[in-house]
Amino acid sequence: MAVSEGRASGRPRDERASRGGDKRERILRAAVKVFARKGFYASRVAEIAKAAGVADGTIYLYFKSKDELLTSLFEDRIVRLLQLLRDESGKHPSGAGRLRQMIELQLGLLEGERDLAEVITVNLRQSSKLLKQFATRRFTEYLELMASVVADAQRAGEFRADVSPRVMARAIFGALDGIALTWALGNPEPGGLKRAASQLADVLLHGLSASLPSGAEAGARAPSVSG
Amino acid sequence: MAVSEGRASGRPRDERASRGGDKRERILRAAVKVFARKGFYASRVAEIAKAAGVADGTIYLYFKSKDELLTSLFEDRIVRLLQLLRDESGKHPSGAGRLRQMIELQLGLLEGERDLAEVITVNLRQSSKLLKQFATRRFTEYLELMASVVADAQRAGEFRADVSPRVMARAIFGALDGIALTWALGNPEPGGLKRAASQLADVLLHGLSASLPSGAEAGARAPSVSG
Amino acid sequence: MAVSEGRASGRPRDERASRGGDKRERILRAAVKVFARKGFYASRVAEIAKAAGVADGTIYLYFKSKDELLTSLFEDRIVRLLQLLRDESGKHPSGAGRLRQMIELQLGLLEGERDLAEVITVNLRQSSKLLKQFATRRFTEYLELMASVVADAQRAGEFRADVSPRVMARAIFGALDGIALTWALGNPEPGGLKRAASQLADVLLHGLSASLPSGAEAGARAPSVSG
Amino acid sequence: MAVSEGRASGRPRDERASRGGDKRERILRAAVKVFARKGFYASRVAEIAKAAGVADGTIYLYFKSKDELLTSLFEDRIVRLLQLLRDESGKHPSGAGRLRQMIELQLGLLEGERDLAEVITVNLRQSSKLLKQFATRRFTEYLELMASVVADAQRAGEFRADVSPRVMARAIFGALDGIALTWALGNPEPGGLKRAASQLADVLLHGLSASLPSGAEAGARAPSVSG
DNA sequence: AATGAATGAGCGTTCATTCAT
DNA sequence: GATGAATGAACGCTCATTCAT
Repeated sequence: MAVSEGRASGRPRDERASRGGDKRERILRAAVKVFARKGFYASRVAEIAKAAGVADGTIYLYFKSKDELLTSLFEDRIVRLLQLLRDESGKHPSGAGRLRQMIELQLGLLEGERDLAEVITVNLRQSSKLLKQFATRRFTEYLELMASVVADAQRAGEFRADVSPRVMARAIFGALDGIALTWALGNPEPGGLKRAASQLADVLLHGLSASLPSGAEAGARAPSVSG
Repeated sequence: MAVSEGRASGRPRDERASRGGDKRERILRAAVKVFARKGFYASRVAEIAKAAGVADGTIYLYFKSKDELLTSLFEDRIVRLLQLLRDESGKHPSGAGRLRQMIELQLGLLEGERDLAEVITVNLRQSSKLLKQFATRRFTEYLELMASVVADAQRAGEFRADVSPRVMARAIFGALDGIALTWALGNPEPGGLKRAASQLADVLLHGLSASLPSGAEAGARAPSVSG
Repeated sequence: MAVSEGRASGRPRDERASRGGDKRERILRAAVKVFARKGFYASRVAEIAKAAGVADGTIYLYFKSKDELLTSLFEDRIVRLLQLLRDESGKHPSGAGRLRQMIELQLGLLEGERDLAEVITVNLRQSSKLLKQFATRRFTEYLELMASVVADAQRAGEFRADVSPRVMARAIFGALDGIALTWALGNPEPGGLKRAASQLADVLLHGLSASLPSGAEAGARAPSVSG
Repeated sequence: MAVSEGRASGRPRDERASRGGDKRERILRAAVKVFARKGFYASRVAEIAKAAGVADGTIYLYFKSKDELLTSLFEDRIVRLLQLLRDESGKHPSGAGRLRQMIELQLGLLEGERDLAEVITVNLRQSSKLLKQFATRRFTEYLELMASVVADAQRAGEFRADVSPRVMARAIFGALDGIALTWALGNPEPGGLKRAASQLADVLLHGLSASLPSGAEAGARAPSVSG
C-alpha cells in the first residue's frame, strides 16, 4: 500500500478521456524522485520537468511555484496519510492496538517508497516557509491525532497518566521520523522497517502502559501532568 | 549550560573589552542566528557577515564556503556534545541512569539555545552533502554511542534483549529530535524541554526494562518525575 | 571580404526584418567589439550582452562560459581563415604565388575589421588556457599549413633550402601579426594593410628565393644551416 | 647574457649595507616567474609576494598596483634591451651587420630566459592599458630604432628603397615575437633560438638587399610599392 | 620598512519564472 | 494546454588593496 497511489484530493484538471495519467500527478511523482535524490534546494525545476516528461513551463500551469510544488506534495501525501491513520484509528478498541497499528502503518507505508520517506523526513525541513507555515496546518493536525490516541487511552486508564500526550505525540513522531531517516539514507535492509516498527511499538507500549497489577502508582503521579 | 560555550580551535585572539571573542566564533554564532531564522539556503552570506560584524570576505578567511560554515557549525557543536555524552556516560553505573542522563543532557543543552536547536534539527537536513557525507561521520558516531549504552544494558540483563540497540538508538535520537523540533518552532514554554526529557526517559526506560516479575523497578524511578 | 561573414553552426533562426541574424552570431559580433575595446579580462559579460541586445543569461544558452565565448570566437573565425587559405593555396602553381596570396589574403581580411584584428592579435594571448590548449589545435594547424607551402617550394627548388620551413612559418605568422597589431592599435591609414602586405611579400619572397643564376650570394652567407 | 641581470635603472631604495638583494628586484623577478606561468590576469598578487618571499602588502611599498608591476617589468627590461640594441647598433658599419646583430641579440637574450620571453611576448598584450598607453612610449621607441636602421641602410643604397622602414620594423618585430612566442610555449630545443635568428636574418637581409647587379627581379615588383 | 588580517566592490553564473508561439 | 527560449534578479566568492600594529 503506497501513499502515492491514486488521486485522493483536488483539481480534476484535464480529465480528458484520451489522456490517461494526468500531468499534475506525473509532475508530483517526478518531484518526489528528484527531491529525494538531491534535496529541495538542489533540485532544479528543469530537472523535474524532464523527469516528468513535460516542458519547464508546463509545471507552472499546475503549480504556482517550486515552493508550492513541495507544499502540494506534502498536502497530497500527508492528507492521505491522515485519512489512513484516522480510518485505522477507528478499527481498534484499545489504545495499545491503535497506537501499534498507527506506528506500523506509517513505517509500512514507506517500505517500498524510500523516495517518499526521504522527501518527507528530509525535505520537510528544507523550506522555512514550508515548515513554519504549512506545517502549522497539517503537521499540527497529525500531532493532535497522535496525542488524542494517547490521551484517550490515558483517560481509559490504559496508559499511564503521568506523561503529556502532546510530548508523547512528538516523541513518537520523532522516533518514526528518525527510523525513517536513517533507513532512507542508509542500507535498504528488506523488512527492516517492519521489524523496527514492531520493536518501537513494543517498547513504547510497554513504557506507556499503566502500571501493573495494583495500578495505584500511575494514578498517584497523574495529577501533576500538564505539558 | 550551553553547547556553544568555550573555544574549540585556533586563530588569534583579541578580547578587547568591547568585542567579545574571536572572529571565527563570532561568525559561527552569527551563522546560528541567521540559519535558525531563515534556514540554510535562504540565508545570505552577506547577512551572516553583517550579523557577525565582519566584512563578507572575512568569512572566507575562516571557512572555505557557505557549506563549510554549516558543516563546521555541526562539527564544533556536535563534537562537543559527543564529548559531554561520553563523559556523562561514564558517571553512571546502570544503563537506566546513563540513558536518562544522556536524554536529559541533550535536551537540557538546548534549553536557552533555541537557535542552535533549530539549526541542528532543521538545518541538519538541508544540505544533501551535509547529511549524506558529514553525517556519516559524526552522526554515526552519535548513534553508535547511544546504541552501545543500550547494548551494554542488554548484556547486563537490565534492558530487554528483544529489541535492536541500533533501532532504539535511532528511535531515541528521533524522539529527542522531534521534541526539539517542535519546541524550537513552537511556543517557548519555560522548562518545557526538561519536563519533556524527563517524561520521555520515564517511558523509554520503562519500555526498555527487562520485564521484572514484581514490577518493583518502575516504582523506584517514579520519584524523579517532575513535569 | 570579411572573416566574420557567413554562418558556421546551428541553432534556430529568426530573420525577422527588424532583427538581423541569429543570437549566437549577434553575441559573437558583440564580443568582438567589446573584447577589442577593452580586452578579454576587462570585458564584462553584461556589457557583451547589452551590446548584443540580449539578456545576460542568454549568453549562457549559447556559450558555456566567458572563456568559451573567446574560444568560440577563434574557432569560428580561424576555421574560416584556414579554409580560405587552403582554397587559395590550391589556386597557384608557384610557391611564390601561393605565399604572396596567403599573406595578402590574411591582411586583406582584416582590412575593414579592425576589431577582429585586435581581438585576434591581442586577445589571442590573454587566456593562458586559450593560448596553450586551444592554440595547440588550430594554431598548429595554421603554422603547418604555412610551413608546408614553404617546404613544397623548397622541394621544387623554388625556395632556398637552407632555412627551416617551420621557423619561416612562425616568422611569417609573427610578421603578419606584428603588422596587424600595430595597425589595429594605431592609425587607421586606409589601404595601409594592403600596401604593407605587398611589401612584406616582396621582401620575404625575395629573401626566400633560391639563389639566382649566379647564386653566389646565398651560399656565401648560409653555409649549411638546417634547424 | 640576460636582460634581467643586474640593476640598470631606478630607485635605489633601501641600499642598506646589511641587505644584499633589494626587495624591488626580488619582486620583479618573482613577477616574471608567476606571470610567465599563469599570465597576468590569472596571477595573484599574493602568489607573487610568496614567490618573492615578502608579505602581500610589501609589494605596494614598491609598486602602486598590480598593473604598475607589469608596467615596471617592461620598463626595466625593455629599457635595458633598448640600451643594448643602441650600443650594438653603433658597433657595425653596414646596415646588414646591424640588423643581423640586433636580431640575434634579441633572440639570444631570451635563450635561457623562457620566462621573460613569455612575459614579453604573451603578457605584453594582456593589459589594454599596458598595450595602449605604456606601449605607446617604449614600444614606439623600439620600433623607431628598428626603422631607423632600415632607413639608414636604404639611404646608403644598401637596402632596397621600395619598402617602408616602419612596415619592415613592425614585420621584424613581429617575426621575432612570433618565433619567441612559439619557442616560449613549445619545445625547449636547445640552440633553437640562435639558429632561428640566423635563418631569419638570412632571409630578411637577402630580401631587403638592394637589387643586385642585374636587378631585374626587384624592379619588376617595385611599381606596386608605395608606403 | 614590513606584515598579513581585513576589507568590500565587483562579477560570472545560475535558475525560477515568463510569454510569444 | 503546451512549449522552451529568453529573461534578469540575485548571490557566492575572489582578490587587489589598505592599514593597524
